[in-house]
Amino acid sequence: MAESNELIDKLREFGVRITPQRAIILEVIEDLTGHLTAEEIFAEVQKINAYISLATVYRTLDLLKSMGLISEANLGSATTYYAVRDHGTHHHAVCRVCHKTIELPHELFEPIADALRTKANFKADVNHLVVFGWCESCAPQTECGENHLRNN
Amino acid sequence: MAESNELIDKLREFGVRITPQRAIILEVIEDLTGHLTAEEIFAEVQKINAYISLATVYRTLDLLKSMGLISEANLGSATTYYAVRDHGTHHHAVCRVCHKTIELPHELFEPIADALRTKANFKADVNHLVVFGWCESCAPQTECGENHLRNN
DNA sequence: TTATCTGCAAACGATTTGCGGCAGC
DNA sequence: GCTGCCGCAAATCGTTTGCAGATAA
Repeated sequence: MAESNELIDKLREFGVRITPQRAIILEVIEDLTGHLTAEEIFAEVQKINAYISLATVYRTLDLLKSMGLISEANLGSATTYYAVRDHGTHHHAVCRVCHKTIELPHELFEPIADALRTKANFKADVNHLVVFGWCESCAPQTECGENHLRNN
Repeated sequence: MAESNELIDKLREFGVRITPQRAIILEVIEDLTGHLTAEEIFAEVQKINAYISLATVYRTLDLLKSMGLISEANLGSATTYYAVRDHGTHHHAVCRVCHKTIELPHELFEPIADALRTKANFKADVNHLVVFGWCESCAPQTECGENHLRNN
């Protein structure tokens, strides 16, 4: 397997060990386009080597997270989604009802990121923002969020 | 106990039963100022009546959620936070490292909500937005999100 | 009366952890 | 060879659910 992708170089910089497991996980993660859950990454990894455990996937994701190489997002459900940080900026509008997600242009968020940086001294993770709400087909007819009782 | 707060009236409109348990939970929820977890609401409820179960709290929160009376937010951790919808608009910047949350002025988000409404036909839940990032004291010195290895 | 609600305890899904053995460096 | 890493299985945490009895309407 290619032992020299971008992420692996970053790991070297951090001085952590490059194990075959990590190499495979990194390979998978670098190829992923959208947002994947740990389980999805695990499934992908297992196609390459079935003897890698889910715990290792979680530990590697934690590692990458603490190095800032990937970002995570809670898109409303219990599950956490992961994405490589420099695979472009992707923001989301997530529907509270059907969980459909809409990708949003980056420019929308620049004023907010600026304001946060200058006024609150807060470095927004502009690679991964989430806005909850209601999509076109799930939007209630009445005042926003007033009549959702049907889905019980 | 006061059987006539705002939320109870709303429940009546929806035709669901007003049980003592619900009355107590609603009372607690109406008084809460910030964001509470189900457990915190449960603890508060137990001070009034120790025989109300956590499951009932969750079921009531679900009910209120589906009626749009409360909103929920995942502030990065596994836990879900709840807030009454018309206790003003409160947005958050949440630090990925220390989980400190900063309250944000509403005006910042109006352009985004507008753009979402007009361009994507998406009704943003402007009562409860979350931006992840790094706060002043946890911000890495290097490029955003580059050097976080210490907290392992 | 009767459909809805409750408490209990067990189930659940995602994630974490303790531990003995293994293997990069 | 030392230290950090792995796989396994059990533990944890927040949340949901099945069921049988209770109760608001």
